Amino acid sequence: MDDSKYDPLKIENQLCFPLYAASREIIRRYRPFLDKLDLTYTQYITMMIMWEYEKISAKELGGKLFLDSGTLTPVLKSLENKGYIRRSRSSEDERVLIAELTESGCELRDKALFVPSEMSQCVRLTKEEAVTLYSLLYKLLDSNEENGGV
Amino acid sequence: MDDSKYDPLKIENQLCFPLYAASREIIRRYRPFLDKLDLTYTQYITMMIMWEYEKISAKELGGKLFLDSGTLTPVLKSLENKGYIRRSRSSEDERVLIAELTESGCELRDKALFVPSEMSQCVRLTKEEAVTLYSLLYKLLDSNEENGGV
DNA sequence: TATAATTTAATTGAAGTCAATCAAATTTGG
DNA sequence: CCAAATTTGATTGACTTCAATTAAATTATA
Repeated sequence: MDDSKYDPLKIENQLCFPLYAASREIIRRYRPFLDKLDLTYTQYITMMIMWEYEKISAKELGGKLFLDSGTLTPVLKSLENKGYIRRSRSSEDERVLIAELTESGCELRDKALFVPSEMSQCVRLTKEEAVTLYSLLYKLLDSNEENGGV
Repeated sequence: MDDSKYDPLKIENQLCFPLYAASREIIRRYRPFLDKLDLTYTQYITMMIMWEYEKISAKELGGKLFLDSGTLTPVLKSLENKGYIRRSRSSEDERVLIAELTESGCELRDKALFVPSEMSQCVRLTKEEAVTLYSLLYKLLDSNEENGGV
């Protein structure tokens, strides 16, 4: 019997699967490095935004990370507990939560510099391959946004 | 002041971030389709393996999906509750859990055929781009495995 | 044959993810 | 001004993820 009609349901014909598996794998590879900073991956990318902007609303932060408040609220509380950010309300609009980098959070930036350099050694792609992958991933992200995503 | 030493810590210079974001975005796009089958994404990819192998140990299944027993155990229990698989122990080795496709699970395959065809319309990549992305993702996965991953 | 090491799942605990809902503040339109 | 709609976060619930631990069975070794 010819089962080729089921080919699209084979895992090796899926684009989503290596995407999903590679994403988890990379995050897993970060862990030993991030453990030294007492940060999870989600906290780490949140800190990246904080280092860049220093002061930003939860809404904007979520937009940059493609994360909603259900994910972000506990992350921001945890980073506040660690002393890296301060949470406060905007005086113009009480609904708006402002996250602001603290002195200690700013200092963490230097301690984190080793992470991207260590990680780059874990990824065995040429510079060209990495650039191609990068642009295809963003194309995928953007094409989905147009389609009504996020 | 020149802050270029912090460039590697900018989110736009990360390869991991679009990988992570695109993976979540794609899974999110699956949801409306998978809801019709009463499957989550993890259950769906598990069923893909079940359709292909019909009978497989939890260990092998985990190897194919890069998932450990902490994730897989509740997924298999849930799929058993839905009647799509049967769980049993190997008689040769009682430690081995065997997952086996049921009649009902087999029938689900035809009902699921619409999913990949609908999803392919969501991804605005050319055939060539998809092939390139696919091979780069697998290269990433494999290079990490060599490095001691999984 | 005992004992030790290994293999395989299951469980546990902490965190992440997201849809859905709620609550509060603000903005808009009548 | 007042009611309705919108915006923004917080909360909740179901599920996912993974490291670490435990338990049971099997295999290897002294």
